[in-house]
Amino acid sequence: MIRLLDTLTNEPQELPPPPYDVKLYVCGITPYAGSHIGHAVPVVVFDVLRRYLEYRGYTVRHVTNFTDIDDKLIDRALQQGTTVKALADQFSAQYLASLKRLNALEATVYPRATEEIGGIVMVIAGLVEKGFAYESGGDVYYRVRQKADYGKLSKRNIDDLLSGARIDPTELKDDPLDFALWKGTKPGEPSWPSPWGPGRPGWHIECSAMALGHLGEQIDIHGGGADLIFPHHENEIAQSEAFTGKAPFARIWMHNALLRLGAEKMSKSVGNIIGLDEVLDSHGADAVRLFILGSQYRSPVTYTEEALEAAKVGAERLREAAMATARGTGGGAVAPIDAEQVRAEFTAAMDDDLNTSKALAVLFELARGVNRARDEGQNFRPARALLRELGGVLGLTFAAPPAASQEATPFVELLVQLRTELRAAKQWALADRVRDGLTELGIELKDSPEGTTWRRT
RNA sequence: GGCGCCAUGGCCAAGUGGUAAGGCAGAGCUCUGCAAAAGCUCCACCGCCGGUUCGAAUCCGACUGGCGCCUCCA
Repeated sequence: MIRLLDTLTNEPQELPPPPYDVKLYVCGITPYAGSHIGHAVPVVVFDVLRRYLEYRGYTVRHVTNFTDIDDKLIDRALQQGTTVKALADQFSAQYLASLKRLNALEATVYPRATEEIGGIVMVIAGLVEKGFAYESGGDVYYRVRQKADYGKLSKRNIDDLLSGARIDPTELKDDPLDFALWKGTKPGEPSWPSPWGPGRPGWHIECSAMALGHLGEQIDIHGGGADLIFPHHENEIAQSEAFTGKAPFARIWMHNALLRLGAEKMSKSVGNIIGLDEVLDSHGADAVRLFILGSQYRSPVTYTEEALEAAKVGAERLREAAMATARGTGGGAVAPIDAEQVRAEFTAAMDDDLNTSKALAVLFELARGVNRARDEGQNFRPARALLRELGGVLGLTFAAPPAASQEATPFVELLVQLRTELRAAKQWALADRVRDGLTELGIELKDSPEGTTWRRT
């Protein structure tokens, strides 16, 4: 039984047994800038969740949104002399391309706020009608004090929030804590018609409307980064449950810890970001996944070059085993690896709130089993197949790490060929000079009965 | 100030009552013409103090150190 820790109740929750169609909503991004390595965390975590659910027999309806209209986009577009749409399209496409490189499964739907205005307006209108929201000067605000349970997700008390000095009281709001569902248009901003005049949606409402529209009034899992717990998800619960009159809005709330860089979290506002594509270029998808999955998703991971490098070497180790080929015939007895036992260990780890760290330990031990079986001339293919199967659940590609440059390839191959001939002639000293020279240039050679292979290090 | 989290070997990281998974790095050995890869072996008593218990990294309390949210943020 899969148990996932729910942020709201702070207790493990379970899903109905399969066959069951899991309704999963994962908060996406506001596409106003390029992605950094921190964005890869929820992507990988929820991709693994999805792959694991499917592995266990569930079907998953997965929705991830793009909030393609908001203050940052408007500011950035103005600043760059472009349109909000052009900017949002550019970074949305870039984000999706990065997801693909990360080997993340595509969501069932990627709704965009600007294409869901009708649904958003409908939800806002419903909230106004029920007295949970009010129009004021062309804006519409959600009345936070209307429902007593506001703050339940983030464990906040309304009056404690009030004492926080950083809340900016707006004269248009009845209460300083009320938040905007709809913002009346200002000159030069994109706007859409509404019963309250032209304007655009506020930040939180689009997710409620999209979850409602694409998944229904009550969903199974709602996920995102821990930084979204307040105010975003708190407000989403409030709106959604007020609108539908049904609770819980989500059966399970899952939040991944934020990636840190040195002492601080990695964040655009702090400015300490490392581009996602750059890391993918230099280390490859499996290394990024191993880096992220090396710790449980609720524990914060700290980005360091050393940790990424360690993950890269580890990925290479798994790849070597997953791609292992026989030495000699490899036709001996089947390796004594109990596939059911290994699967059981892997599954037990994953069932326990996605303990990917422990699941990876199972994979590494399995990799050792594959290698040992091969070294001993046993039939290691079933074990190798199992490694590929379980690695696939974690979204590993087992692909060769990226090569920095292809230009040198013909020259390297010429040298490798030359060395092969020298070795055939037992010209060891000369052969070694070639290999040592290549090693210094970052080319590692590997001799085997089938010939010499090489790779960049 | 409010809410919450964390502290395990050189680095990363599992483990929440019965005596420390795994990865990276390091040492030795095997294999290899030499290497690489791989295999084998070795490498921790769990921030500090006190308490509960037959027994604690694991429960309780205090302390120290670090972090997150409360404001846009994955």
